[in-house]
Amino acid sequence: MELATKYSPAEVEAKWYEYWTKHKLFASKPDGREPYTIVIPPPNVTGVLHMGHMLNNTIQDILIRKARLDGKNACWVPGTDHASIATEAKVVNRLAEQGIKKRDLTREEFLKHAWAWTEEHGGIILKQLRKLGASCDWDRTAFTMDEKRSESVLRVFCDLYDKGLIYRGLRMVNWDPKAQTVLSTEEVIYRDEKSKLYYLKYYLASPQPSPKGKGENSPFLQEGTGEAEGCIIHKDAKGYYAVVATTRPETIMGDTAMCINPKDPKNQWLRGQKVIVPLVGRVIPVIEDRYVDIEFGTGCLKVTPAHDVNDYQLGKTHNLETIDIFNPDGTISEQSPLYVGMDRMECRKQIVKDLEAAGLLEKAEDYENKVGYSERNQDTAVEPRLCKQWFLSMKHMADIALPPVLEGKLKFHPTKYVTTYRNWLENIQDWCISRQLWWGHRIPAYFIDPPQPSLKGRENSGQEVSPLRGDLEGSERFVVALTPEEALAKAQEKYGKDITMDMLRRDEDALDTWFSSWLWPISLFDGINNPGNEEIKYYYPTSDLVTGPDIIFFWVARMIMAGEEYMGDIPFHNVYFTGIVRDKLGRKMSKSLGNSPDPLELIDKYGADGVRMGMMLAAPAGNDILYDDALCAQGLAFCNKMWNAFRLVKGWKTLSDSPLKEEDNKSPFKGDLEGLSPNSAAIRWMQAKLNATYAEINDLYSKYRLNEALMAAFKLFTDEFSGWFLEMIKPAYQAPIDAKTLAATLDIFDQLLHIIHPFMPFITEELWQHIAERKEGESLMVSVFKTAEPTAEDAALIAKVEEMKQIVSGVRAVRQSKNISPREPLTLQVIGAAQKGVTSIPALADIIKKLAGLSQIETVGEKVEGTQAFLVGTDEYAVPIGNLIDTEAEREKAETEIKRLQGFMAGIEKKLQNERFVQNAPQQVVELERKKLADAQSKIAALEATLKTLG
RNA sequence: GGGCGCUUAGCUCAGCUGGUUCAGAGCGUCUGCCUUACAAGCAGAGGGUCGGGGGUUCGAAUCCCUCAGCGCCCACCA
Repeated sequence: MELATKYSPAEVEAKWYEYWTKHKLFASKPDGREPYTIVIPPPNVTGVLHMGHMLNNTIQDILIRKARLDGKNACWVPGTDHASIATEAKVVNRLAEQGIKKRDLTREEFLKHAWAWTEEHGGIILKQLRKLGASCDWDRTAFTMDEKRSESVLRVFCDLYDKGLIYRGLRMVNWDPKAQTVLSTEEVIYRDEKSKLYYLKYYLASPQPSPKGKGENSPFLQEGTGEAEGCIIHKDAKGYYAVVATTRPETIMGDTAMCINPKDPKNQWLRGQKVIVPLVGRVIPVIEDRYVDIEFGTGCLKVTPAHDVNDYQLGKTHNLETIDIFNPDGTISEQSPLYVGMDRMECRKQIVKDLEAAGLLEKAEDYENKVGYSERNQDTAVEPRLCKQWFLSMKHMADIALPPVLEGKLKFHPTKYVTTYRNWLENIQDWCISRQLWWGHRIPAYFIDPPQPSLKGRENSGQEVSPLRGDLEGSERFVVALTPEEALAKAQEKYGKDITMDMLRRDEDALDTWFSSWLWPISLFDGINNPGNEEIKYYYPTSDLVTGPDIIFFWVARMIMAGEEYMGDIPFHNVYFTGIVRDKLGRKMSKSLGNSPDPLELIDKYGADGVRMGMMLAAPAGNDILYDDALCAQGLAFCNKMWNAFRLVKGWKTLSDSPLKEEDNKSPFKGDLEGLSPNSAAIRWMQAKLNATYAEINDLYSKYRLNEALMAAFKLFTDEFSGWFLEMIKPAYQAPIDAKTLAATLDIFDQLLHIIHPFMPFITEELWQHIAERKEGESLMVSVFKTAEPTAEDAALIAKVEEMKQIVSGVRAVRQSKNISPREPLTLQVIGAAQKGVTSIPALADIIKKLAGLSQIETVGEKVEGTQAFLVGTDEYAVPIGNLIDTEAEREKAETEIKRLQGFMAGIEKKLQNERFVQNAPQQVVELERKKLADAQSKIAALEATLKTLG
């Protein structure tokens, strides 16, 4: 058959993926083999494939395919995540386009739309992964909100509640006004922002400043101080006033106090006073607390307990009133005397204008501060808000999750993330797990009493005022149960027989997405609902997790917690943290920059194998990836290389009467090549090289240095196999090859395909199916592969061939520098002591003649005129080139080299004369130095001989 | 404000617990080749006083200190 000189991936890739699927080659069931398990980091169900996924899933597929070839029972479980906030937002947007408002729908109606959307757009990403070659066990495809996973989540919620680890509490939480839900602290990302610091005038309510400091001590307060020097009193025509610096002037409507530091001399005159909130007119007390930083601004802090975490603390300490001036959507609520209904950002602009107009704004200066944004809506500033929510107490979780990582039972790659992990766990805050969303797992809590004003509702926006008198906990009656029936039973037991089903009202809120993701390695094998089932026993703990460091807290840490809590064991043995995919200029890939290529287009252009190789070449373990199309091009070029090597070998005709000697294969290799034919020697060498390289590659795998493993495989094929081995055994044009050499070559080719397969599954499968007869259903991907351990004899042989290669290169370099055609036969002279070198082995001498284009190899006592010499180690060789020699240039070259060597020797001599060196350094190091000295000496001698012949 | 990490060839990176002529690889660059497997190729070549300074040592890219530059994570200073 005629094969094209260029490899075209598209057809081949589609063909083999279908073949693998048809024969269920990705499927895994528990059996007697060692399991190797990966659970996919579930992508958002409605997401599309981006470069981050490409990298991440390529790595997982490489690991899985390698495990398969190692003979393990490899199981890669795919699935998607319901991504509550993101998906709900998408559905809301889509409904809005149709003119439907979420608030006009019931929960059930909304969920119908959401499921429709999920079915329509869901799983696209999993189809895209198939293009990449991902060998997931698709029959196991799961969804974080499918039946089993949902049941797992609810069970865990109930269990943790029963254990007292989940509680309901009133806390200052982070509110996303766009998604209209609370967020966990981890979901808030802080960004530096250029803003303004506004200095506002708070006039004294009484006409006179305090003559002398006096004040009640707060718990923060160390001691009251007496009158102090250095008061800075502000006064204008309208009276005395304090100046408060704030970045959020729109919150003054919620001010219920002003706070100073009792030790602040410049504000002593304000002690015990009352001041008037500008524009608002409300009279508020001046309180004192050491929390206030004397150096910042004017030392006067406005206190808005409803809208700032610290202010909330102050409010609690000083028993202040709380005025919530925001609606859930970020507009000003009716609690505010002004600007009702205006958006908070609009309001800020307006109030600044109004303050200025009223002469209440003293100044505004540029200021840089951190503003928290929602991780999901990155353009939405998070609003601190007082809410009653569900929390998971994290102290216990941190306690069980820390040891396995610190003790190294669970390994992070790279290890630097252990510190990050530890830091987080040691300072962990309770996890707010409820979300004011419908798309998610509805919290299995049932309230008995009629609805109270809640802080979340759309329907009662802004109605709630929360005087912070202790906790509201006691006022709520509820039970937590898996089903309504159980809930009723529990409620009757807890609150009396007269409670009926009609009175139960299930919590409207859903759970944080991560509250289902954290069970993923367990719930995929149904280990929550059916503890101890065959699958969970076999597959858990999983082997490796491949994910980005950005979700180390969201996901990785929490999976470790859940694993320890529910399985009493780690969820995976290793975590491989990938880097961020950036463009070649180092910029993060983003839609707005337009620097993120479409993965599917890349696959069309370079083939999945090419893209996989491109990704991996750019991905040093633990570093960011600087992606460049050129790397994919290199990947495709490598495919082509393999393709053409195959074409060459496939084109060879065999000869039945083989010149390959029978004894070649019988006698165990002793490191010498006596009696071997050139082809036998080449085969032995190639096998030795392959064994050694594969050992190295396995070592690199164990360290997750996949890019280096790929590079080693690449060089093995390109340089050693194609560049050297095939050239060594290649018969003359249209001449036949002996059958044994061909068989051995095909065997080596087979082995190479095994080595490369995890990285480039498609082309390797294609070639593997061609190099030998295969039965339907057979596949490279499931053919277990091992090589022999490298031996000392292998190493000796490799060293000999390396020497041989250098001789060949030496001759080629002479040709290049003298412009001698590769076809013109040359003679190689082996000078003096070099005669004991590799040219004395007939098989290697023949190979040298073939590769260097020599008509003969002859021995000479010393260098003669008209020859171009070169050194291999200390061995000297020469090529007669007649009058082509450029004596001047050669002399100069030799002289410079002699000078360099003399300098080199001087250094070593100095070292050897140093008694402390000779005494302290290990014997072998000293010996080595002596050998270096001797070698340099003989090189100089050779060069001097050369000079002599140059006249 | 704390913590971690990085700085080696034009680019991206190896170089582990100091000592194999250790200063490396891939890509790029330059030169010569359309040599019947492959021009998506082959052959050859050039290129770095290992961020600066100091120290420990017989010996430092490697260990310690310090300075400079860059990056990431965490933190309630309005």
